[in-house]
Amino acid sequence: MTETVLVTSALPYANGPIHFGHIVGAYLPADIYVRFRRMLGDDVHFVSGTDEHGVAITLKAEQAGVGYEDYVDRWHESIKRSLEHVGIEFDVFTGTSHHRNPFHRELAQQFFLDLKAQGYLGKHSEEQFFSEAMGRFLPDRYVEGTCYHCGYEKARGDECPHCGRYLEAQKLKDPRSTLDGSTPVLKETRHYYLDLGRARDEWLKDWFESKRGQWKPNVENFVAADLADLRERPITRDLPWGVPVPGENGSDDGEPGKVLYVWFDAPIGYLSISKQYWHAQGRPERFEELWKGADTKLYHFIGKDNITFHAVVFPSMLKGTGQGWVLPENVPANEFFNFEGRKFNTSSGWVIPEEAVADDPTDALRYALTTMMPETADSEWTWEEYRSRVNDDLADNLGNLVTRTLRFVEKFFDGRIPALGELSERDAELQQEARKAAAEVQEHLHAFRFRRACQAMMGFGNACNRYYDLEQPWVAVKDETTRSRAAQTMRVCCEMVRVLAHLIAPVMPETSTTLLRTLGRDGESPSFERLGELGGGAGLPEGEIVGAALTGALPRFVDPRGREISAPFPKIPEARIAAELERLHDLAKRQDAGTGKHSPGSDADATPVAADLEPIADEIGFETFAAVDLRTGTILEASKHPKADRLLVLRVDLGFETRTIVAGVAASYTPEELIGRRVIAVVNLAPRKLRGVESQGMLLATDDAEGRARFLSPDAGSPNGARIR
RNA sequence: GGGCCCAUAGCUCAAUCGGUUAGAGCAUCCGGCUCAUACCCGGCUGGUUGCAGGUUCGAGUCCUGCUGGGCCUACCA
Repeated sequence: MTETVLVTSALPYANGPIHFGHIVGAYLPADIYVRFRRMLGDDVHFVSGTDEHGVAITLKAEQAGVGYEDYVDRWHESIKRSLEHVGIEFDVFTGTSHHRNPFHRELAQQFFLDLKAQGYLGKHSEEQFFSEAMGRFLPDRYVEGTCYHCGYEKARGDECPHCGRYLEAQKLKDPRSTLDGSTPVLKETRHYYLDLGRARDEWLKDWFESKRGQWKPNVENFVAADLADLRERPITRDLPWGVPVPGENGSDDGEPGKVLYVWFDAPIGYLSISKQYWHAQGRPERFEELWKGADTKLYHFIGKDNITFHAVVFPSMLKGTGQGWVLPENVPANEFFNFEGRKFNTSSGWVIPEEAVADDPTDALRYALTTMMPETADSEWTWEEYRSRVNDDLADNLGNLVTRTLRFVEKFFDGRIPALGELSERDAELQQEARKAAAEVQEHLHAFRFRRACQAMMGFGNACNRYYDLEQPWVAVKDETTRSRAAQTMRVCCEMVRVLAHLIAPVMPETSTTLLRTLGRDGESPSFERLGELGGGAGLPEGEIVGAALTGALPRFVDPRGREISAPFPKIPEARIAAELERLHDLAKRQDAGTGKHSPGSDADATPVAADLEPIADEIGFETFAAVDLRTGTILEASKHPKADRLLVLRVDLGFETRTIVAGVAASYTPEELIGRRVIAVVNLAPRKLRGVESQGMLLATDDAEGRARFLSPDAGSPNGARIR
């Protein structure tokens, strides 16, 4: 019974590289699942692409001084390469921007219109800054002004980079546009909102209840909490880059252009990318057959940060249009993946460098990543674990099984597959093991238990090795009376190598192909059908040449790209692991020392660190600088703010007086370690109450590579109260 | 601040509805083997399930509090 299956992987945001945390969370499991379902004969369609709109991309592109298209193109290519490196094979991987995917704009707009027609969209007015010079609304990030909390003059409309607070742009003092330098005015703008509460009351809650017990517990818990507090969400923005809101393109009562909020248009990308694909295939009707098919099963592979979105919001959109789009069958979200004890962090270089694994077989990476997959809880990549998985599982268990089998056949049977005789009890047992393994692998993969599936594969390799040892063909072959028994053993082992090749195909497609080729089964499609069946015409042809005799000489393996390799799985030498660990220890030391950001190395394609830094602000006159009164001081007391998690209340000796200053550094310093710390304070700033405690100034600080605040200190020798010039 | 999740052997992870003596792999140690990538096979060792209470005939699992970590969200430095 074949099924129609749609699989999506979260759309990576085209604003930076992806790392193994992303891959192991949403791409590798999806790819394995897709290969698995195809092995079962299901009709599978696998879609992803880059998410290319939103304020972050708009801003970054403008900062970099490149066009939006060029900017997203760069990251699109980078991300695509990273995914190819681990063998992720989508049917289609494009994106959401118009130049890459001409179907997206139209479809996203259609969603908007359908939801509007169904009464799911509300429209509310709010005040937002508007540049009269440019005739356009300014997103909060493009407005700069004086922070109404700390007095910092270069605060952005959404957030103050100095004090770190999120701001309401309308309240900024002395606002100015960073786009044209003009003074913006507050003007009313109207935005559309999606009524999620209505979706919940009408059907979402019931639908979710019907899924109870089928989804992962963490996903269900999350959704249950969300359903209790669902409200309207704005779905439009005033931005120059994105999908224009229908009927709002500057024509509607002189209103400047609006675009769909990126969260709204991004998931529609799953559909539009698919639509683009089927049009290119010359089968445009296939798109709706799939996405509106009553029997279609839709699976969203995502990381845990995306649960609400794919289990609540996007289904509400799909259903709300009234167009009969298919709802997800399951949302197999993974938890987070860490790296040697810390979170992956691209900008600080705390990542697995692609060049570090560039020469490793794709399948070794895929297998190791799968065994470490954060299926039920956060998990971790360690280099030692990687080496252990590759060397112990792949090389020693599976690889060696293949090698010892083929070498034996070459050595004693002219490299030809021996005839199959009557099955001994042990032969039959192993055959049973093969069937069991095939059943287990299928069962686990159906349930998204990828780690367990790998364990089942290894367990089977183990059973084969045990069989080999018990049979002792190296003894039997030397005696004419038992030689036929050795032949039978090797025949069975050859069959089992073939079973293995099929079993591992979802996780290790390249090696699967390599093994089949070595057995003379070039082009055989992986399948679970009749797997392990000995006799009855299902087995390998007797007398067929395998291994080295097939390829002419050692090496006896040829990978799918036609390269000869000496072993199915080369081992990873310990020295390599040591080198990687050394790099990380150096990195950790530098980060802990707070030396600031640094390049991750020679990788030209790594995150452009410079682009992460704030752009240099506009030139100011000396008077402006001189207006800020900076003094040296010493922290006398420090305590946690009674009503705010992130704040510390400090008493600072400024020479002429002791002041209370509230600082947002609770995540960066403990109160104790700040006692006696020399600092630099702005002392002529208007006092401000921060959750009940008045702050009489602010302290200069910068961020380290981990994003933690670090106070600046004066040199020893300058007394408290000395002016900074 | 609100919501959710996690903490199990030296390491990485399991454990179905609350149910037998908490299991695997790796590492360590012991033994066997020589076809094979110094591999394979067998065996031993290793646990107060983060801490403190509670419910129950029975708790890794449920409840409360605490400690540490993560995700979302609010407020905000």
